Order: sequence, then C-alpha cells, then structure tokens
Amino acid sequence: MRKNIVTVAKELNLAPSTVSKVLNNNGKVSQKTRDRVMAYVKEVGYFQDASARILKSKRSYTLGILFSDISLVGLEHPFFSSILQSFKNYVEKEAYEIIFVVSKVGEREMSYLEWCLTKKVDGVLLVSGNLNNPYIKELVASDIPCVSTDFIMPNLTTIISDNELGIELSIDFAKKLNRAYIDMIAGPSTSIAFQFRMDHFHKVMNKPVEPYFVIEAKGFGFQSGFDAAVRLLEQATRVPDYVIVGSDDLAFGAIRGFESKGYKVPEDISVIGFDDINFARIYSPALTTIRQDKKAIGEMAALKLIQMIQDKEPKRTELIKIPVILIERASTKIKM
Amino acid sequence: MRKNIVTVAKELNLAPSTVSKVLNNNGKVSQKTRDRVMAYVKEVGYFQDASARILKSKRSYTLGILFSDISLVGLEHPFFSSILQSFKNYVEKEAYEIIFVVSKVGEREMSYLEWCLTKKVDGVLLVSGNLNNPYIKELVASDIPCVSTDFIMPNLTTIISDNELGIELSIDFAKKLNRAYIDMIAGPSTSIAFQFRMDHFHKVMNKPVEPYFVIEAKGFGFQSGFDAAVRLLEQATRVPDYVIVGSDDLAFGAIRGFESKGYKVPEDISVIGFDDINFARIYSPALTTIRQDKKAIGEMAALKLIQMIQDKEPKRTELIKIPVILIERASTKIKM
DNA sequence: TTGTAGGCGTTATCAG
DNA sequence: CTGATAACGCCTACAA
Repeated sequence: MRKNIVTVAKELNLAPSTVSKVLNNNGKVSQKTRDRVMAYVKEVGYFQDASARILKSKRSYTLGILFSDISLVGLEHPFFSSILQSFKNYVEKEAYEIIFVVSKVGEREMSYLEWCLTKKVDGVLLVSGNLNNPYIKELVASDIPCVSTDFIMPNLTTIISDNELGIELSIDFAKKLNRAYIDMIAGPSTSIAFQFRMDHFHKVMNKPVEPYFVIEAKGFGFQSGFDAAVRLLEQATRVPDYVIVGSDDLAFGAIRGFESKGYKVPEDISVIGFDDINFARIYSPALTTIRQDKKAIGEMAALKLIQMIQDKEPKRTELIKIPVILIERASTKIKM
Repeated sequence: MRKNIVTVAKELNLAPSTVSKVLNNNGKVSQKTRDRVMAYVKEVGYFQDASARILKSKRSYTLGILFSDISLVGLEHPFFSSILQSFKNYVEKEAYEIIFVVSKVGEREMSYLEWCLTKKVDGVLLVSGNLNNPYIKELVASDIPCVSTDFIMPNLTTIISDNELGIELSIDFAKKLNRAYIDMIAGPSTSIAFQFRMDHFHKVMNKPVEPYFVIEAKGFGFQSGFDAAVRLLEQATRVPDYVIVGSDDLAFGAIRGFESKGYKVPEDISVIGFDDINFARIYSPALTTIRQDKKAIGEMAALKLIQMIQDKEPKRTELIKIPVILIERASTKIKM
C-alpha cells in the first residue's frame, strides 16, 4: 500500500497540512521541520498523488496541445513537431507537462473547451487549427489561457515567423544577384503563413518596376510545386530568373518542374524556398531558403503561455513575430 | 459554478450513484432513467471531472509515452513521430489519451515509475530508450503494462519491423539484378534495429560465396553515410556493385560519397536504403529502399498495450515483427 | 432498480 | 509556525 500524506505526517508527528506546505513550498514552515520532512519523504520514497492534488487545487500543471484538422498527421509534420518539441522542452523545465487535447472520448463527442475543463488544463497551445471551427472559437473565447503558433484571432496571442521579413530578404537577395525577373510560387492560402508571404510579395513588388507573376500551388507537396512551376512557365510572358517559393517542400518540386521544361537551376532560374527543413541542404541542388526559427517559436509560445497563466491577466490580441534569416546554398549560386 | 454529479442527481430526483452508473455505463439502471439522465446531462452540459474520477477509480485512461535519451528530439524524429501518431490515433478511438512521461517535475527528479504512479497511467509506450537506463528497467519490471517499439528486454512486449526480412529482400534483389559484389553500410549498433540488420546480413552472406565488406557508420546522418561510403571504398579489396545501407538517411550520404570518388549510382554501384522516409522518393536518384510500416507498428503497439491493460495478464517477453516491403526506385535501376 | 454513506489523497481555512 | 477539519467530485459497496 502506498503511503499517503496522512500517514507520512503521522509518522513524523506532524499534521498533513504541514507536510503539504513543505511539499509545495508555500506557507510558513520552519526550516527545521522543512528539512525533516524532505529527508523523510526522500527516505521512504513518498510521492504525491496527482489526481487528488488536481481535484483539490483546481489546476493540473498540465498544458493542452491542440492540433485541429490536421490532428491525424500533426506529429508527422516536421514544422509543427519541431515547434512542439521546443515548447515541450521549455515547459518541462518549468514543471508543466503536456497532454493532447482531444474532442472525443470513446463514443462521446465533446467540445475542446469541455475537455479542457474536465482535465483542468492550465492553458493550451494551439499548434495549428482551423479558424472556422466553432470549438476553437469557443475555447479562445473562454477563460483558459491560449497561445497559437499558426493563426490569428481576436483575444489570442500568436507567435509566428516574421514572414514579411523573409519575403524582403528573398527579394533583396535577388537584387544582390542582379536578377530582374522575380516571380513567386505561393502555397495554398488556406494557411495564414502562406497568405502573409504572398500578400507581402505583392506589396513589395507592386512598386511599378517590372511585371511579375504569382502562381498559387494547389497543395503542400512536391507534386504541387512541380505543377505550379510548369504553370508559371506557361502563364508568365517572359521566363523568370528568380523564383521565390512559399515552402521548401514546394520548392523541391518547383525545381524539378523547371528542369522538366529545360531550364537549369540555378543558372537559368534561381529558386529560393521558405522553412529550411532538414532536407534543404541535402537536396540537389542544395536549396537556398529562409530559415524559420522553430525553436524560438516554441519557446516563445511556452514563455507567453506560462506568463499568462501566472499573471492571470485578461486575454488580448497579440502578434509576436520571430525573426528569420536567409540561408544561401546552391539553388541560387550563379557565377557573375 | 460548474454542476457536479450531486446537483445533477438532485435536480433529477435521483441518487448520485444512479447518475454515475448511467454515465459509466455499468450497473443496472432502467432504460427509462437512463434516457432521462442522458437527456438532462446533454441539456445542461454537465461533464465529469477527470481528477475526481481518477482519484477514486485508481486509473486514468491515460497512456504514457516515453522517449528516454532522445527525449529532447523525439518528436522531431520522423520514424518515431510516425509511430506515435498512429498509436495516438488508435488509442483515442478506444477512449484513451496520451501524455508524455517525464522524469523531472521542476526541480524534483523522479523515476519514470514514480511519475507513472503519481499519474496513475494505465500503461506506457516505450518509443525509444536506453536499455541501460535503470529507471527503464524499474518501469518494465513494475506492474504497469509496457510495450516497446525499439528495444527488447525480459518481460517486455516489443513491436518492431521484420529487419531480417528486409535484409533478405535486399539481398535477393541484388541477385535479381545480377549484382555480385554486395556490401553493407550499417548504422551504429547502439540501435537494436541496426544491430539486427547487420547481424542478419552477416548470417545470410556467410555462406562461402564471395567475400563481402561491412562498414559501420559512426552516426545517423548524411555525413556519417558519406564518410562510411568513402571508407568502404578504401577498405574493400574490390569495388562493390550493390550496397545495402542501414537507413535512408545514411544512404543519402553514401550515394554522394560514392559519387565523390567517381562512381555512378546506380550504374556502377546500386544503393538500397532502409525506412522509406518521405524524402526517399524525391532524392536524386530516387532511393530504392525497404519500407517500414510505421502505421502498423503504432497500431499493433496500441492494440497490444490496451489488451494488456484490459486482460490484466502477467507481463511476458514477446517479440512481434511487422512485415516490410521493398520499394524499387532509381538508385538500383540498371539496364541489363 | 435505486439510494445511502464512506472514503480516495490532497489542500485551504482558520484556529491555536 | 503548526494543527484540526472540511471540502474537492466521484465511485463502490451494500442496504433498501
């Protein structure tokens, strides 16, 4: 039979409440009894029961992780899984644990908010999600602190890469290379990050210099990138010499798409991606790209969320941008 | 104030125990009251409190996920994250949730077993781990049901790919291609899967036909594969025409390593990998490889673990092998 | 079939 | 600074 706090207290000739205080490091206890308790606890290997503590204290020291929509593949997504990993590392140092939010317990459907309430999660990280999902809205509107790394909503704190900066770096780099015909292959605008990138491209390019073309890929993968590249070549009135692609995955396909039409990358067309996933440096040609700082995003999300939990301040709309940098590789390396 | 089961019962003129029974679907309750309760519960939006339930029932319907050693990168590992994803999908259908096992709550270190006990997890999935970690041993030796997808231990159920089959498929394929000089670049034998692959290669090749060479890579990544390929060329007394590589990641490097010494892949040297990660089909040349069925591994692990929890049978040593298949691509495509 | 009562292990409150 | 006591919300015998 496992010891509980009552028996431990009894064996120490103390009250349970005193033991509880030293265990949780709050309340006034003399250093002497504190030491005595700590020593004894370690000696007999006593440890608290989480459920009782949660029940009584009305909080769980647990943070919910929510992938909506892509919840069936969320962990396999290299971008989100990296963010999650760094979030996890950070919060564990602060004695929080993480658990996945689900909306279905066996047969019974329940809203995200309901689930969070039954579990008494202290806060939730919205890793990715559908803006239109009413359960997401309900959760964000609730009192539970939330932080997102993917989308923007009223009363929500969002941490994302500085997509505008990334686009600017890409365009500046083209100029440095003396490339004049800059086009873009954008990711599907169902993702807010892709949307931002495309919007900013339009904004920066719109000063009347050269005409330019933007093609929106129909999906996220290699094939979508390939197809978009072919379409770009068909639709543009001149061949581009520098193409900014909304993601590395798309860029891989786009490069092969250009090659399939007889153009050489980087000689004829330089290609720059966005993300810097692992394979970017292994691809042929190695991909020049905008590196997103996934670690920083995860850590910032963790920091913000914990802050919100501890400060108990009301929710507000907030957008925090994490800087990106350009990584130069072979896909833009042209001899001048 | 949230309603609890007592108030709900009161409002229905029933006893709390009756309500509890219908909520948990056990005990004898008339269909009429059952319907009445369900309707009312839905109407007023009542839902159970998880902590109270766990406290009382001594189980949590929660499964622990344990990454030891690589816990700082576990989620980013494409192989393990895929397994975890499919495990998660499966167990959620069975009304289980998953939580990550940690060994440190803020400052306080604790053993995995202690942690699992405080959380009352019903079982744990050992996604990857260090055999020599005493806390792992302690956990496996405990009463908590455990399943591993990475290593073997007494009294542990393990689900892994049929590595032997994979090696045999690879070797048979070489013969089909009329390749005579088969060598291997093995992964570091710190991983049991790599160990199995190498051992089986030795076993199959050892029939006195041709001499062969095996090089053990020093790490897991591209560069290790590259270096191993160069070393292989230096040490082998003849140039191989078919090289089996212990993982796709290593194979990517090995291909470039061979090329760096002037050999063409696949013409001079055919290369086959192991895993079939996403990038394998995008690489140049696209990589022939042995596909591991990560989905099946995750699902089998889930099924086994839930079975162990429900059947309460004593633990035993068990090894379940999941079949693999050969995926043919360009890296072995030679005209005959 | 339904109700009663006790207890799961902890923490919060308030008194000493 | 320490101790007694009452919840927290639920489940499980067992009694009615």
